[in-house]
Amino acid sequence: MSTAQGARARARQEVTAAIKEAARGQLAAEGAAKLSLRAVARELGMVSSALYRYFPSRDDLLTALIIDAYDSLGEAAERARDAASDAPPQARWITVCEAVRGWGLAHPHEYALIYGSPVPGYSAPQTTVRAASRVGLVLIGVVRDAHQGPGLAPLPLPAELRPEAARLAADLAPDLPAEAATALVAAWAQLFGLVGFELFGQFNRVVEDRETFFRHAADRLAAGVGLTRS
Amino acid sequence: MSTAQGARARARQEVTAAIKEAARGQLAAEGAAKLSLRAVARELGMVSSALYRYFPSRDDLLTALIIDAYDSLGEAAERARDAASDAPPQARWITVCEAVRGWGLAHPHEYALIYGSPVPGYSAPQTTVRAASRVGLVLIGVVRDAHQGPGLAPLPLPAELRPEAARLAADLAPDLPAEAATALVAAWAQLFGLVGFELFGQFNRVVEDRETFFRHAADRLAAGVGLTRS
DNA sequence: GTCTATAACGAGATAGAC
DNA sequence: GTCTATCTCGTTATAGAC
Repeated sequence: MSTAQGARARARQEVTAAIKEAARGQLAAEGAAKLSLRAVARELGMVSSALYRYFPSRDDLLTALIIDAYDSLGEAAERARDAASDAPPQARWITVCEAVRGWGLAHPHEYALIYGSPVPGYSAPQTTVRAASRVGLVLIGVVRDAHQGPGLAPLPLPAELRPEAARLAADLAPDLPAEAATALVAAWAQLFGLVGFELFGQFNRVVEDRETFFRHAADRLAAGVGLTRS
Repeated sequence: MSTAQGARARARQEVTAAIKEAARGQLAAEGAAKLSLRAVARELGMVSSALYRYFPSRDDLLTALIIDAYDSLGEAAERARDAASDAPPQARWITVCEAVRGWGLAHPHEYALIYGSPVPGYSAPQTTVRAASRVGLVLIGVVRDAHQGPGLAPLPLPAELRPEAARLAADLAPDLPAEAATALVAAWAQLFGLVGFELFGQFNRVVEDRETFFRHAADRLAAGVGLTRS
């Protein structure tokens, strides 16, 4: 019966969500390396073997948490992009960067899961790629839109980098000039360098007014990808 | 007797070094979160309680590994700086950045220990600060030297950032203009963003020719801190 | 004094029989 | 799903060798 099946499916989804939430608690308390199906089961009052009906292995649970984290971050970035759809490209870029930072501050342990040290013995499957690329696609989109408007600042591209830059552009953004695509990948990594340093404590006793500092750094990143009128 | 004391001290140092080396092996195999004194002792054919003569607790062993890693990276950066002492500032900057990347590629697990996810339940004591700041001091030094030469490119400093920028400059490099100190801190974080993304797999299937890509990104970072004739 | 080894604690994980 | 026997862990107390 479709109602019974619907109810079953709903129940299954609720348990799945509860498992993931308990696992996220473990993530915060013990770290991804020590994530254990048994501890999750204990927290839920279940027996460990019951979890295997929802996640065939610890690694599959980890993968689900990783995809959820990437999707949550990606959504935050997309919402920021959409909320700033009327602003000039540079302001939209900064808004998206601030959304990434805001998400990281709100979810430090999930941030560590996806952008921190690799979990020993775990290797992410291809299934994570789609969710993982959402933030990057938002950043690409902001730059792409800017290229439809008035002239942007020119970017340098040394000869030795030309082959790699062409490859990057072809793979990521065929409609962007090679030098823009290259600068974008660098800015992408640098953005997460800023966020990671703040979240992982490297800014302790160094940067005080982190919000202002970050806004300015994001503005400089925007300039680095050419989002500035020439 | 001084010879006997010297021999004892030497033996103690050798055992200490062996413990740390075995612990570094654990770091690579299991990750910092699962570093276990017993496993280290087992690997060395010792009994776990004997380790307490050398490290009063597991956290102290972790701290020693962290300081060693920071010092090793710091030395690599200082060596690079000294080897390029005759080159122009921009080239010296790039050389130092490449040394940081090279060290990370050679010691990925120690890199993860110091720049990756925080170890749950562990909080680094003040003793680590000195070693942790060595790389940053090298970067500051390169920019400082450049400021003694001919005019550098001007850097922007919005009004809202001025108080924080003044604080940063006073703390880190009183002889540098506030905008240079601020740009330096941002470039420092961004440099490790680039290295971390490569080491932690974010560049997989994205950046192919990583050496060339990194050199160009480091060159852009140099421009971002003003290391370019105006 | 300096070290190593034995034994033990309390807490937690794990494997397998039932 | 439950129980139990057997592992791991960090850490401490203690005793004895050099």
